[in-house]
Amino acid sequence: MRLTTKGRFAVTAMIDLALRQHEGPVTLAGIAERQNISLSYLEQLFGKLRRHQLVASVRGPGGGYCLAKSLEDVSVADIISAVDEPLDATNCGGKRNCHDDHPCMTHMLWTSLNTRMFEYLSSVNLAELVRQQRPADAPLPAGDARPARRARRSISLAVAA
Amino acid sequence: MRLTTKGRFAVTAMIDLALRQHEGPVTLAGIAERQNISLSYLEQLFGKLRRHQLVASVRGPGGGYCLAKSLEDVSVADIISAVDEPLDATNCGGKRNCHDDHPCMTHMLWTSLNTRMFEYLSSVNLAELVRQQRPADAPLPAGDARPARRARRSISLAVAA
DNA sequence: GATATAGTCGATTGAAACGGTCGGGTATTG
DNA sequence: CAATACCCGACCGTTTCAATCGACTATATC
Repeated sequence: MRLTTKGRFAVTAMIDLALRQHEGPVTLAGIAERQNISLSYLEQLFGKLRRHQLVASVRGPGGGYCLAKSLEDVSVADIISAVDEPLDATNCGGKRNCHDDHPCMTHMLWTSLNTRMFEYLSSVNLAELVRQQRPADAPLPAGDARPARRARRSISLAVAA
Repeated sequence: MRLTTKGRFAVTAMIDLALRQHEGPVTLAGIAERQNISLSYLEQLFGKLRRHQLVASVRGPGGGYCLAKSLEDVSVADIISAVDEPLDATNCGGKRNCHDDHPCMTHMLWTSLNTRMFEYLSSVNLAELVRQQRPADAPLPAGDARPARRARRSISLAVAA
């Protein structure tokens, strides 16, 4: 589990998405503008998020991204580990190194700490973050509402693809 | 709060130090050998740890490093934030950016998540890690015991410096 | 079908951080 | 004085970050 601004961008974008997906697919261009993140960078991030089944895409005009799961089923750990590759974490992860007589002393320790951290971040999900984000119902600060694509085939179908 | 192998090295080294400091100052050379970390890299890390008052140094032959505080008073968060510079974390940390009408939506959210993570890592201290490391009393896997420096002025004096 | 929208993919890039090395210090001990 | 061991700054190769660009595909609408 690595922790950088990259993961932060991803979490931020996912929350933006969560806040807006009720009105149909959300475009990256919109997220980019609202959250002040470069569009192309978002494309990279969402490529990974999609490959990890966290979001689903709808192509063409009126398209964009939707969450592929319910808010409760997406944890911060999911998001971060989708965009940040895993950080090997083990000095001696099966290969070499394990020193002489006292092997892995540090390895076991660190992985256990790592696990606890991961469990913690796994316990925080999007639903909670969204709730925390909009305590009362601050009415979605306007933004540029697009006409929702009508006669949508079915979001869940798009997700299945 | 950034989280990389750098912080992991530092935590590892601090535990090694904690396990051995009872026999006088611990040399970086020893830690380097036992934990398989480059000596010069350790020097950089311990420079920061010292400047953050987490360890104290004793120069000259027989010298090395001691913990500057008791095990209970050194948390993982302390160690990591001593060696990893802070990761700005705020898109709009007082400067610009805060977008139009809905400012900092993401900022507040992220910092709150960040805070929770930090609190968590703050709750894990060296004492706990050491305890967890040596469950029974696996008798300090030998290693190369050095003759402890005799007539030591006083460790606490060295710490005060 | 033309056109505009919007996701998809790959290559590239400048800057920073990571992890490590080197060389020359200074303090302390014997 | 010599040996030990911390101290410090410069440097270096690699990786990652964050961003950019260009070309492509799928879809909706007119």
